[in-house]
Amino acid sequence: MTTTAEQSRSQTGEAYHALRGAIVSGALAAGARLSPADLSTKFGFGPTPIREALARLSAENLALAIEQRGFRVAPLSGVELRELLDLRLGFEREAMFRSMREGGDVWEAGVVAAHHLLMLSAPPHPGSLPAERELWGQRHDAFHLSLIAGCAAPWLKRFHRMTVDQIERYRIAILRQPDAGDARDRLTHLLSHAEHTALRDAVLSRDEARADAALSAHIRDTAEIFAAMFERYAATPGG
Amino acid sequence: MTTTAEQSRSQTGEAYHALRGAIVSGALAAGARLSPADLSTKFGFGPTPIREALARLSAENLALAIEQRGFRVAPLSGVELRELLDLRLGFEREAMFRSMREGGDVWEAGVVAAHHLLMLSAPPHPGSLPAERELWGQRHDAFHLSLIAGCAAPWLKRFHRMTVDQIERYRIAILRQPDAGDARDRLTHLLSHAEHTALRDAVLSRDEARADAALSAHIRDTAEIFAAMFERYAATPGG
DNA sequence: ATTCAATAAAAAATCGATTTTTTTAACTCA
DNA sequence: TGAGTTAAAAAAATCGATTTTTTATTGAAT
Repeated sequence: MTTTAEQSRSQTGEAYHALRGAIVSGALAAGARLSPADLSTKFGFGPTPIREALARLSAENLALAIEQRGFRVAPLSGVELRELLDLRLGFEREAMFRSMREGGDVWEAGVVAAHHLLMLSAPPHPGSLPAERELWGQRHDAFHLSLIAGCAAPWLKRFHRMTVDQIERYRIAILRQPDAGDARDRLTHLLSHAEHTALRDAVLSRDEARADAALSAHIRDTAEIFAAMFERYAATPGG
Repeated sequence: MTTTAEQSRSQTGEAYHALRGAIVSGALAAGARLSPADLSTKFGFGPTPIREALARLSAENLALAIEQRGFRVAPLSGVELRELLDLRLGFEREAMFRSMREGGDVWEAGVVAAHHLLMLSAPPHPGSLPAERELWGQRHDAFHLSLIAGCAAPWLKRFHRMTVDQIERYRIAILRQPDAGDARDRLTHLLSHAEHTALRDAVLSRDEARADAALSAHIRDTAEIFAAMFERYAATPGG
């Protein structure tokens, strides 16, 4: 009845989500050509819905439209990653502050719930299964979203989401590297239970300074490792 | 050879620019239906390019796409305007600071040139002609753009441009009001030569505190009047 | 051997018709 | 009278073919 799959029944909507997923997940590699004819046969949509989906994706800068020369997957670059990480931190800080000021009971409950779920999920470690990593990742994202869910600022949230989605592309591309294992674990080790609990407590007690410190450190540390890992990624031939 | 008109030869590109202009200028009013068939005959493009243009516009939130129910011009709202003005100031401050740090000779020359052109154009006053207002408006926008042109931050600039474009819709809608005259002149009076010159000098001398004060006051004053004018606009029946 | 032009192939963009979905209107039955 | 149902009209979405533009190839001339 209220399945998510049913929300977008149109071919265009389906094509959009399929292509978006393929780009973010790296199934369609950065810089790859996006020929409507090819994608049409590959994904099983007509050329028209594909084209319309590509138009939307290029407006979000996930694809690149060159007039009379078709579409390509937007390329990845180290300087862009730096900027995106910076902007993301800025948006998330701002939205978190506003949530701390405007958010009510329901928002607080959402934060507590998201935190609880995150705690119940084992953080990734060298031997953890993909499904476990996946679940933890989802809950981690959900926790961060819960922190900023308390404020009504549609544009701020839109911009935040745009940076998050772009960064996700980089994350997946980087972690695909064969030797990414140790760096990945170094990364997720930073995102420890303690840090998240500190963040939750600071936010709920409306302690802006403490929340700011916690979030900034949290994101800046990961940003540092991220950017460094991308440099290595970009240096490899297959990258 | 290098005309701007020739850069987008495709029907889709033309349709996109035409529709975008019509929405921003208010020729297509907020909330109005955007039926591909109607627009097709009205603007002289096929339904396919129109549809693709609408897809792009809805990704930028100038249009609204509702699955199986077509497109509409995005509505205007007072709270949204407030948020957009806030974000715009934030982006412009940040980009200005970065330009002051990263910008070189060429950037400085651009600022001086844009300022000079603005000074040579008469600021709008009760009796000025539309063409004069238009020219001054263009030069005013160009001056502000020149202030942030010195830094390489594509995403920051993209976000800034998105807010500026959205705010432009509000500006035009508000100033269309029959009794907007006096408020408009009160508005443009704020944007005096003195303020702009102060801004230029602060920026060129790399005085961040002074530049910040000048820009913040400049934008916040206009934002205040803007928001107040929109409340009146929204209250009128025809609005 | 290299540049240029002409041609052929491929790909992108566009059109007009068809299909699907939503909206409107009329109608029946309680 | 009013709620629910069905049929007709309108509009959105999609398809497949056609047109236009770009890219690759070939051959001739310098």
